[in-house]
Amino acid sequence: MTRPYSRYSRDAGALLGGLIRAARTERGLSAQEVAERAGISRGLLQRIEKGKLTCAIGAVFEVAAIVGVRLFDADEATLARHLNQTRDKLALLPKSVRKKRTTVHDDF
Amino acid sequence: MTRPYSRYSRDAGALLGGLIRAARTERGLSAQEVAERAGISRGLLQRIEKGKLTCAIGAVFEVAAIVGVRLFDADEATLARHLNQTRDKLALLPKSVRKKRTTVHDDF
DNA sequence: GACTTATGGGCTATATAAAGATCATTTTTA
DNA sequence: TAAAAATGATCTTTATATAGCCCATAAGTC
Repeated sequence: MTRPYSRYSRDAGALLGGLIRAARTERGLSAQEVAERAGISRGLLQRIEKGKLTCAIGAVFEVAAIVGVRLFDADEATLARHLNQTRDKLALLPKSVRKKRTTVHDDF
Repeated sequence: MTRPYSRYSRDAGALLGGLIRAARTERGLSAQEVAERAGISRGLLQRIEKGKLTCAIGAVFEVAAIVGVRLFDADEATLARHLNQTRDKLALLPKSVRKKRTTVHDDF
């Protein structure tokens, strides 16, 4: 996707990257160390901390978990619970979205 | 990165994808429609909603914003504020992380 | 039930993200 | 201040994510 990103996405990426870098330095972890633990290259970690939006979300999640930045403000157990709730909710929603026909029957 | 993801990342991805799909169907938006608005392919949207961790984080952010799933539980203004706070914080942190030498001076 | 449309999955070509190395610079410690 | 180490940046190669098709099926609507 070569596309202009919205301001929201750009800010969200920059914020997440900044939080990660702040958490990493606060914990005294070098970039090399975190990258190795996450199983990614140091270059990719650099791009993540810069908030580049082309990084794979899985790599970002891994790094965030390692340095202690919690997505959704939730730990593993809470995350799993929300996941189940969402699955239940999805089961109740229509499986296909269909726009209601705008018939002439509406206007009387 | 061909690498086993942690449970935390897998759950976070699945949860985010599920939230996106739930929000999309609740708002009566078809996959085609959301994909077009986000400037991505329908196939990529499918993978995002499945929680695949190889998707670009920017694409996920765009879609989340369109269907109304807020990352960090914050709107654009709040996000920008947090972003500035994080930048300020980073300015105060050491620019380089260095493990303190475990010298013989310690053990006396 | 017939019709329409959204969705799921597979395919190929292409763009590009990521790895891995190198080098210069900055930063911290002794 | 000297030395060591972390960081920033660039380059090349390789792996792969994505777009853009396709078709089959499921799921709504009339």
